[in-house]
Amino acid sequence: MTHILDETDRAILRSLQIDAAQSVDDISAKVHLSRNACWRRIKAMEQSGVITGRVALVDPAKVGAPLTAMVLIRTNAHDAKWMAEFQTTLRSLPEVVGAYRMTGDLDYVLRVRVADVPAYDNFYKRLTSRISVSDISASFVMEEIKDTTAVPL
Amino acid sequence: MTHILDETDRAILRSLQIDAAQSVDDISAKVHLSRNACWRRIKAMEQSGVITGRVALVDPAKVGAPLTAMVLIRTNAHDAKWMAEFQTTLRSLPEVVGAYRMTGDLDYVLRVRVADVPAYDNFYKRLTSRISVSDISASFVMEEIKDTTAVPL
DNA sequence: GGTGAAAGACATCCCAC
DNA sequence: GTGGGATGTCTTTCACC
Repeated sequence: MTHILDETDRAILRSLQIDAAQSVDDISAKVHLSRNACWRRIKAMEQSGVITGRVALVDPAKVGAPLTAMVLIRTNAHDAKWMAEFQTTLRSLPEVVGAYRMTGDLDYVLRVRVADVPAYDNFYKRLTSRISVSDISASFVMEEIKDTTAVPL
Repeated sequence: MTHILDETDRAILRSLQIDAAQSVDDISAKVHLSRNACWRRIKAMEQSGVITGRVALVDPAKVGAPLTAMVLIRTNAHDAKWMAEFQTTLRSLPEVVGAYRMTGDLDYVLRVRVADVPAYDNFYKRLTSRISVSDISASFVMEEIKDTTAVPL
């Protein structure tokens, strides 16, 4: 099922990860391929799931969510029921843009986008009222040095 | 400069954050607007920087970077020179997909994408050879419960 | 804000190699 | 697998209500 990618495929992906609005003509010129061969490779990678989609990126600061919090969570409930509830809760909260179950002494890390600190507090209350955690702490992002959707290739 | 967004603009953004490949016709139907008015709004939001770009999303597991590490860094060097070097280093390392300066007792958090644990170790060595940090610890993502580029609207 | 129309650019598919 | 050419769809810009 997994497509084997050659250097040309990777070049196409690198280009599309930076800008998905460019035409197939432009990409084919960059990777030294005909419009057609290039188009077929892109379609194949969409089909095989290498390319999962194309999305528009929105400036969080300009739509009222300039603050990002990293939330570190420890829990003592590790049963399946608790985990299912926890996951459902996280998926239903739009402020949560990332949620990861971790190795080590951290159990979960969340990335949360909110308007300001009071909005985070409001989110915090909604989260903790729906699920029980033994330890939760938040750090706020002061500066985004790097934040990219581009996977290293 | 900041565009004031009404509910229709937000509906357009919500749709484009999920799928940027759909035609203006489809979007205009969803938000109950003419093709033309819809197109003008999208262009205006691109112009004003609300929409920062359109990118293709690539499945990390299918291109050889299935492992994500969260790296927590503490430092005792807070001078401008060190910070500039640190930032340049992070930006030049493609494995680093996110780098954030934080509040609280964490100084920096990195999101790093690599092939496996040995690849992380290799990255770790390259990083620490180029910049000095007082404390660095990594946790690996076992499960991605949620990971979205969509800003809450 | 809406309509319609017209230009060109573009994606898409079929063919031959 | 590659490239060429035909076709229809979409974007983009116009003038106008």
